[in-house]
Amino acid sequence: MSSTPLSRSEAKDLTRRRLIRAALAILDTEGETGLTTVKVAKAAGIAQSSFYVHFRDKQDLLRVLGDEGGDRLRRSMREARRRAREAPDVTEHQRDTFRIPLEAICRHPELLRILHRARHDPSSSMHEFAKEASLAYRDHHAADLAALGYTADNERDRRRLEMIAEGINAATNALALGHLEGRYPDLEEAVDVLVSLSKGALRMLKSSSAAAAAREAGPVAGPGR
Amino acid sequence: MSSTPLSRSEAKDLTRRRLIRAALAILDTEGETGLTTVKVAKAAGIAQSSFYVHFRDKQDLLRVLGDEGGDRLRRSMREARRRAREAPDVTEHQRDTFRIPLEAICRHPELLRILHRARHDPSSSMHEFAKEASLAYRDHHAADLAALGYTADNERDRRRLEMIAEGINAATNALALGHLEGRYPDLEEAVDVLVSLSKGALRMLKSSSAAAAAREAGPVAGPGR
DNA sequence: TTCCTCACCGATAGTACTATCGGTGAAATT
DNA sequence: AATTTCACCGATAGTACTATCGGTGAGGAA
Repeated sequence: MSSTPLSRSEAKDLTRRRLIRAALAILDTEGETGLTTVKVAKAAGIAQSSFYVHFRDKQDLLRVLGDEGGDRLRRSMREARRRAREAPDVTEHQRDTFRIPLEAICRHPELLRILHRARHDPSSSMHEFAKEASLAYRDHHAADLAALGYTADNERDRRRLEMIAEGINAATNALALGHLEGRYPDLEEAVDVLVSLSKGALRMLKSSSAAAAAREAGPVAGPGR
Repeated sequence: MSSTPLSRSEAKDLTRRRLIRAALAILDTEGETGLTTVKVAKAAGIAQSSFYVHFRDKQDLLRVLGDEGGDRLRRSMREARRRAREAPDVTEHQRDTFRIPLEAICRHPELLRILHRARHDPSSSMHEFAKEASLAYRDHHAADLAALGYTADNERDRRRLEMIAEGINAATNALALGHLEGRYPDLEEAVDVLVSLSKGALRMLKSSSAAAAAREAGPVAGPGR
């Protein structure tokens, strides 16, 4: 039945994967407090002491988890850009800009939850990493917004664009979690809300650097869906 | 110098206060993982075993902390409503609606951080409490927004109003923390951003229940500051 | 003054977790 | 076939924390 022609290194890598997967699950359900080598090893089906074959110590595991999360995040951001570019028109492109992150969160909510917690927990081993990731994502989104036609060409507007991006990110996360908790069953409604939030904010930018924005005509002032 | 005519119960209450204050500080700087009876007692200047004179166990302390936080939150919400009502005009009223929570967060950022962490940590003793507080705050803000003239009279609009309120809350928290971390030095700019976000969102509501909104004339369509 | 109360103390039993160590057998190498 | 490598194991030393217990002395009631 089960063909098991696994080389030694393949088997080791498999166990390592199992450990990482188990760690993520425990981190999600029980938090960093509940993450112990005992539980991780047991969930991965090996002895507690064998944990140290794969990781120098617990800290090392957290570091690896952070790296993996970072990779996944970066890949997800690139993917989102790529897909949004394929949208048939500006309105749909704009909706994609918000829909894609929402869907990404819903696909792997545990990553967001873990990162989110670490972001606000100075004692977390992943605290610094989570802060950087959060900033990177803000800048990514700021670039997206800028790509929608709202270039900020002075310091003040640039900072406002960053604030808008950070605010919209926070709202995106909140709505995605609300969706997962069953409060907002329809994800498209969340997209509606995010689009409308950003429209208001970008209108402010537009009016403050009216000349530049006017040249872009009406990509945002277009009709709602 | 120091008059010390403290009755026994007064002294006990003082120690209890010191314990709670110490616990909050530790929770903020080291997270729930770092909160131990040893540290709390030491920081409050008593023996570890004396901790149990004031609290049944560690869980009990967390519960009390949650209750205190809830009280403070409710008081803060009432206070915010009261102050916002005193605003000279509609525009300033609107700005107050966003400025007051921002200032409240900046005054006691540790409370938000603690609540925020617990909100996303299922293992936290304050998880359920934090969820309820977050919902209560969303509804409070939704009521504020409704008071600005955007009554939602059908199920769909009501849900959208809730989503907007939750999104704006999230953005408010994010911007307040960004301010505290030094990224956004000017709190008024944060108010600008929040006002503009909400303007966009409420415009959506307005257009979807145009008849009701039209009656309210233009409290939101007014000029920016 | 006498007696009681109780907030606080030090010591400690019990528990949970981390990390190390020597041993084992199967895979890989020779 | 002989030898080496190494992923995994059980046992355990060491550490940190929780919660209990009996004792003590100053506040407060009689």
